[in-house]
Amino acid sequence: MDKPRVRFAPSPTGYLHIGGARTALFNWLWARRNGGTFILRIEDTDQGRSTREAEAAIFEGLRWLGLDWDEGPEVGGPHGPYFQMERLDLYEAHAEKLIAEGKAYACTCTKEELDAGRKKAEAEKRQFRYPGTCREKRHDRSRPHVVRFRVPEHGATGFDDLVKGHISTPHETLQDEVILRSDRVPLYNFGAVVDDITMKVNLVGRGDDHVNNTARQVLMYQALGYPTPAFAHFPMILGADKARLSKRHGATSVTAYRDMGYLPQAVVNYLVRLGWSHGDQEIFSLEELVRLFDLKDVGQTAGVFNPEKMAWVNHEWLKKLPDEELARLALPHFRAAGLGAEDDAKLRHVCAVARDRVKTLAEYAQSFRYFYAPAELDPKAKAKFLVPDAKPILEAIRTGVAAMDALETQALEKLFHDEAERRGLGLGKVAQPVRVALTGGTASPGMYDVVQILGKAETLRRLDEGIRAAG
RNA sequence: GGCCCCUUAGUCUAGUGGUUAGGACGUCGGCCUCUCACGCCGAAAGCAUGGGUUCAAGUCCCGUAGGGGUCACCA
Repeated sequence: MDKPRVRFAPSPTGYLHIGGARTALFNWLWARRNGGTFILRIEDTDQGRSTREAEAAIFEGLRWLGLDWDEGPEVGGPHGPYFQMERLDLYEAHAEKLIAEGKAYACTCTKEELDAGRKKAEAEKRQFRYPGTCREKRHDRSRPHVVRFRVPEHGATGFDDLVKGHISTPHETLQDEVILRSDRVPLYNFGAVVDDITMKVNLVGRGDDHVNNTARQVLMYQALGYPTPAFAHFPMILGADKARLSKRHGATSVTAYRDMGYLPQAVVNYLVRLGWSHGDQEIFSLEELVRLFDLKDVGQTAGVFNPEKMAWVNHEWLKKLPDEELARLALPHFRAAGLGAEDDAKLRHVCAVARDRVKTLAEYAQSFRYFYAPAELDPKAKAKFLVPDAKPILEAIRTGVAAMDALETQALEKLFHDEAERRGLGLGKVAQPVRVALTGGTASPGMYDVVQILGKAETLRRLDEGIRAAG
């Protein structure tokens, strides 16, 4: 097989969403795996809904995921331009060729007439198909008109999908569809076909909401006299209610996950596993995927997006990062939470203890704000642990910490253990009141880490407050 | 509704005629332990359904049910 030339062709009508990202990922992986070319093309023919902001958001999302394109906006390439609105002449020329050969024709039916026909068909409970009013007419092309593609009346057109197998569509279910609007802008099926031909795309990988478009497109390739590319339709991504994933299912843009403290490695890893697998393996790096990804391993059943598993995958990736990297990535989240963190030893220590405890970087700042802001005393924790009995314990720990030059782990360990032993208590009886005093709650990283992160002065200050509260 | 596609635990999946149906998330239990996590060990939970074909069916065929997609001068 020739080197694959694949493309991701989003319409810039919104951010890069989870489904689009996975489509892009599968295409990108297939190109990289086979030394092929990954093309980005912007299908901006829906002028009412396309925006520059959405274009930028899509570029940003792809780049964040690490999916670079070989041809397309901002990088150029030999088959540009890569925006459909800049390729109008191309569509028109191909449409003219079809008209000249009798494979397409001008249609002057108005939208009103067609809508009336549709309404009538609905009332009579039958399928509406374009009745062919302009099919055999000589058309006055000075009047407003669309161009329709002539579809054979009988028979069927099929293709072999790389993931779904053979799919056949009876022509009876098709109609002479519009390929060029009256303003000369192409419709999806035609624009995509002309572009894929002229950009020499030889494998079309897209969501399986496009399977029903494929036969029409195959017919167009044939009419235009070009070989059809291979097709691969990827199963849809669904929400928990099994409906197609959408905004009402929560965050669906990839950049929203970035902002929630997900790593691009994790998003890629989770998305690739939704519809693709490699034995029992769950964790894959992009490099590994380039080596292992194969379209033949893409499944054909729609998958439900599961945020909990994605969080788990994120945690797995977070656990792999060195403290320095973790701190660098977590810093913006602390800042966003209004905390005055710096990329320093303290933040690295905080990240080191956070690593095993929470699954996203945004949670680092949420769960450990008491390292940067006054502890908020949980009333229940206070009632249970900051009691008169705890006062002497807190005082003893305070005295011990006050006497230390450096807050060495071993010294702290000795301090707590000795205190427990002296009183004939378990270590927990000593640690819990201290924990509540220092963090405000009953769950936190280990006490020695907490003391070290807080530092001597702040530890003493909080112990003083705890002693007051206990008294 | 027509047409197209799909169907292994709550979820993602392995499985290509002979397996105690494997892994993962989540859930539950235990161990570890200064709390919470992490880690480790363990458990519950699945082939939608009815017929065939076959010595043998999660795997092949047909039907049924359920789910999804699509039927525009949107993409």
